[in-house]
Amino acid sequence: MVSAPLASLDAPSENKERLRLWIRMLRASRTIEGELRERLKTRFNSTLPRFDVMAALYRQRDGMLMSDLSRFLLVSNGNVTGIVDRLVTDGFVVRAKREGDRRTSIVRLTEQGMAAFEEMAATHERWVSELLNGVDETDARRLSAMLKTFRSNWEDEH
Amino acid sequence: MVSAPLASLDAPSENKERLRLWIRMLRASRTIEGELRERLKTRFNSTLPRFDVMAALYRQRDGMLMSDLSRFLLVSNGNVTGIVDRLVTDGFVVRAKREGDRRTSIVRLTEQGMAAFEEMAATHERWVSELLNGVDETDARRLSAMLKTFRSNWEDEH
DNA sequence: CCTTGAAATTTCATGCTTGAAACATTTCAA
DNA sequence: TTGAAATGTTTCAAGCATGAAATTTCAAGG
Repeated sequence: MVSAPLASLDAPSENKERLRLWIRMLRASRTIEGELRERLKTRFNSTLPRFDVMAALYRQRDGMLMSDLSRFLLVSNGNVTGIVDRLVTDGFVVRAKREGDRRTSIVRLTEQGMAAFEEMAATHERWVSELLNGVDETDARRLSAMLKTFRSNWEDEH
Repeated sequence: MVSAPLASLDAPSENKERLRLWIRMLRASRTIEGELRERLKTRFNSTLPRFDVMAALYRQRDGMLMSDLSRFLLVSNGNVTGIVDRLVTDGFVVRAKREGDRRTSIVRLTEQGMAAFEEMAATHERWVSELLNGVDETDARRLSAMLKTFRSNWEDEH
């Protein structure tokens, strides 16, 4: 090797570059999240966390345990309790007691919940596409793949 | 032209691709945010919002108005009030009354606040770099540029 | 003056979020 | 069997987040 160890010498610049990336990703996320929150509120009188829970339940028509929900959504147990409580109040979701294990309860979308979600989901998808309209499909795929890799690595490590 | 209008025919697939991108970006952000939150809590007994406020004030040594802070951090006015209140309680920040306009108050880091931030910032930068260690510098630059473009477009439109 | 509107901030109600503690139930080893 | 660990959930306190209403101050125009 001709030069000094590059890895350690490069580290500071690479750190800065990653920090910049993180800050920009955070700002982009917050911008989009803020916009989606506002639209969900005014148009559907709902919220992002409620939408996320309903989306998860829509994927799993048979229902999910509370702990499945919190694991999938990357939020705490206690958090899900509150969101589901409010969805139950509104009639979008039911907690079904299970015979086998009385500690758990299976959470499901109601018919009303399904219908409400389908309407929201279609609109939500258009909104997201509109908000990301500056990103063409090629970039979207590349970026998407990069983030997927990040998450898989993370999953493997934790 | 040989084929039917591509833009409209492609739209559904492009929508899906962008939706996937958004979901992955959100999950990546939440993963990193969660990790940083936990570390800031255990190591510095602090939080991400506090860190953000201190970072903004560190950049602007002369201090910032509350409204500058909320605009820069992309959060609401009322939100900043509470975070700054707690930072003041801890002695990291001061609200300086201004002669010219008694409605406003300039918020500044104290000496203690500067010192505390410098320590946190160095560690924070290492953490972020470590969490993003799967992303090489080239990818980081590309992604970063893409996100910067997104934000500029957004700024222009709003 | 003085009042009317704009600007900066705080307060408030509501909901999201976490981590820890409390609770209920199940499982399993002694 | 029975006691202790494990599992699933809820409760709680504290902090974060929003948007709307209230407050204070400023800036002009009458």
